[in-house]
Amino acid sequence: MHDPKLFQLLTGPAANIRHATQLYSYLLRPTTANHNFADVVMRQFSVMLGGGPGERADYLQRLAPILRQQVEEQQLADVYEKIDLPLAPVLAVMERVGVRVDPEALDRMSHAMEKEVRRLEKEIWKLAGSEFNVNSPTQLAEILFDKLNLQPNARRGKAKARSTAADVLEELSAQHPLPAKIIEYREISNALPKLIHPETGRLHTSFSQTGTATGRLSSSDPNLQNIPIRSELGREIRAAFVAEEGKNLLSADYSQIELRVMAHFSQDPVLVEAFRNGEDIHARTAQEVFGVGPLAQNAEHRRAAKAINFGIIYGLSPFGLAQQLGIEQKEAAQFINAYFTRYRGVKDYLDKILADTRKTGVAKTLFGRIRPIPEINSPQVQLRNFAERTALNSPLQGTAADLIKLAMVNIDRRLAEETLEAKMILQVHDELLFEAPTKERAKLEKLVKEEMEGVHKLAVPIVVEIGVGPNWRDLD
DNA sequence: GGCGCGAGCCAC
DNA sequence: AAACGTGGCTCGCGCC
Ligand SMILES: Nc1nc2c(ncn2[C@H]2C[C@H](O)[C@@H](COP(=O)(O)OP(=O)(O)OP(=O)(O)O)O2)c(=O)[nH]1
Ligand SMILES: [Mn+2]
Ligand SMILES: [Mn+2]
Repeated sequence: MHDPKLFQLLTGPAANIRHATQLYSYLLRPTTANHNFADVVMRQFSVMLGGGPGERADYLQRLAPILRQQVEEQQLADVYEKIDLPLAPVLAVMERVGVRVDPEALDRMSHAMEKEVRRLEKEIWKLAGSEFNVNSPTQLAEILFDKLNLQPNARRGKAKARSTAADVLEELSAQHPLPAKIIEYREISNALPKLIHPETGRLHTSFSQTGTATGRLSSSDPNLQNIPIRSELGREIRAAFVAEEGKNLLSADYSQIELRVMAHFSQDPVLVEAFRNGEDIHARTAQEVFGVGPLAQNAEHRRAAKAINFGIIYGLSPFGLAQQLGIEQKEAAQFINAYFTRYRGVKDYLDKILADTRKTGVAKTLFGRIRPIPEINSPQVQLRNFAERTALNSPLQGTAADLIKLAMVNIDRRLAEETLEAKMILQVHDELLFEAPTKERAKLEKLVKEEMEGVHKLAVPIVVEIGVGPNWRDLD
């Protein structure tokens, strides 16, 4: 067959699948956008598929052994057999089960927020001195930079000279009250729930298993991997994702996952020791950058520190860090220096990754998943720089993806074996969301923690944080 | 009505 | 000169 998830959705469980050519194709070329049967056939045989079922079957017969051999040659058979293929039916079931939403709550919010957006729009028009489409960056730029003659900081590149992005508006708000209103307008209009709720009261996403270059999943129609969590307003939307009566939502999220993978790969003694001692690197960075101790830190501090930690290990420049923190480039450069002085092994590892990837042209995860990065040897500076940062990120992001996929397969099996009613309903890159009868809480918590933390032994402990509650916002 | 693109912004 | 990575969605805009 070609697409095992689709097969499961249409036909139900199938035992003994050998060839899933869609997954073969993806494992061989994860950076290719399309893995439709017709596209794969086109790439392999340079023919347009006519559409007849006989022709399809015929090409499938020819295609499968060819791709299979390539998969074996590239040592991808293990990832295929142990991770991606068994995951497909698990994803199909998750899609079919869906997640319950509270339609009234969403409607209430929609109405209230639309009203507020209308009010802000009028205010904005008044401050601007004319009516215009606030949603149009082009029109907004004319108002800000031509009509009101506001001056953006000169240090921006010329390509984005007339950007109206939030951080620019923030700077401009010193000169005029309008930019702040725009920010507020966008905050609300962005949070406006656009989720359509069906009669069943459950929302069904579609997980793509072949949609990312690193091995992560993606979610669409609707995307349930980017439900707001940062702003108070956005969190209202998250609260509309609820458990059925008599049930709980249980969320299990890996702690500092890619940093732990980094510790494993790099063997950096400071990082390894930190994790063995149960330390929180995100909190530590928050402490250093914002000068707030762990107890005084809020979610925003830690979130910002997260972006700094991952930014630095994935090639963030002094320019970028200065931008993120609103500090001088010199100070940012010193911070990055100090960072790699402390985690010297991380720096060495990153250098080695670059050298390796230049040699092989391929990034590889712990489990052998590959991502070709030929641009790393490009003579074009910009292309090469991008490729280098990609090479730094892919093995870590990809390994984290492999770990949770494997855990999902194992959890799915155990839920069946131990006949729990609990259902796995969402995956958000390093988080799994379950819906389960309140009675199953303790059992499920133990099972999930065991399987996620024990999925594979690393040089540092893998830790999972679990939250349980009536909706996706209020968990403890 | 739909496609493709860039800007902007949500999440991990 | 460029200047963390991985995604998807909405919108405006130009176009067919
Ligand atoms: N490059 C990059 N990767 C990120 C960023 N945010 C999240 N990630 C990746 C790395 C994280 O380990 C992984 C999971 O995200 P989480 O929000 O769960 O953060 P993390 O697990 O590191 O910390 P946690 O202990 O769960 O709060 O996704 C980012 O801003 N840049
Ligand atoms: Mn996490
Ligand atoms: Mn997470």
